Amino acid sequence: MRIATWNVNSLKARLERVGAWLERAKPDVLLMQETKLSDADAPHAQFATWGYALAHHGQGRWNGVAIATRGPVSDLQVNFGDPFGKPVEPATLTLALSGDTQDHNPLAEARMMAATYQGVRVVSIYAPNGRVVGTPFFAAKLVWFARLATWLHEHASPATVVGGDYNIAPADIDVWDPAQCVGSTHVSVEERGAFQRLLDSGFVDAYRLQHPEGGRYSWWDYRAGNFHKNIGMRIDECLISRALEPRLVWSEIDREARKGKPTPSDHAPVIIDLDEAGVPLDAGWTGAEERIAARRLPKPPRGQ
DNA sequence: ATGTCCCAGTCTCTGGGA
Repeated sequence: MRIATWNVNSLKARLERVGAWLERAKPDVLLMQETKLSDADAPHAQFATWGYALAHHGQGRWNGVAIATRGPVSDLQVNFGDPFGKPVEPATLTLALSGDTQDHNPLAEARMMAATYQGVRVVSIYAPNGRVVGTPFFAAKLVWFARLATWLHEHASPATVVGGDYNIAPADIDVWDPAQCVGSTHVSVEERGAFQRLLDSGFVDAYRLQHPEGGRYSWWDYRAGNFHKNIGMRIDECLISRALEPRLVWSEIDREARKGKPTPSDHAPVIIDLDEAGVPLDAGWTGAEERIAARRLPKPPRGQ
């Protein structure tokens, strides 16, 4: 089973690129973030023509998450199961907000959707950005991660994949220049602690498990030619529950999707391949090289 | 390089967010 996560930075603006990518990468599940659509505007019919069912949780202009699958899903859940539109603070959490940021509450935003597809619980998350360390927005980001951790603890399923834009670079090798990132969000001790707590609760960073090397990123600022200079960060991750770890056979970040025209998202998709449940890892495969070659994505057509 | 892209509303420009 191929599962991918991609912050598309507007599904409306990216529709053509997403369709081309589904055709090229052929995932069974695509977790999307920043669709920036209302549920009424979600392109269900377009996805159907591509052979995918679309589940969408949006709020309009900002945020928005979605899950596209090759077949029907069950047990859809959004917003950590908390009422959406009229958010209720979990009793165990407090959110210190003040001044003109009182209205800012990421737990009231469309940032989480879960579904079960062929026995795998898949979760699409879009973590808050945090803006500046020490601000109420940063505090709210940590609160949001605490809610995610609580939800995962309470909804533990042996086969769970949590993919999305975490807005956290887990380690220094996940940023182009750690020295230039000191004091910024995405790399702080607090954020990395939140990420580590997720791992400690029973998850593995799938891409990192397959690729120990640094210098591989999932996001590059649109400005200043940063992509072509590889000035980026690995902030999109696919966490898999430990029970799924033996089934992980391949993972990649598809930089090709960050290139060309029409305008790409500023994020690249992160892909994982899980072998089929109950099938021994090497069944049906002649060897590691062939296995990797078979999974490698074809080059996109010119222009993309 | 505070350099781009995307959105909605004030609507062919501006401001907010990333």
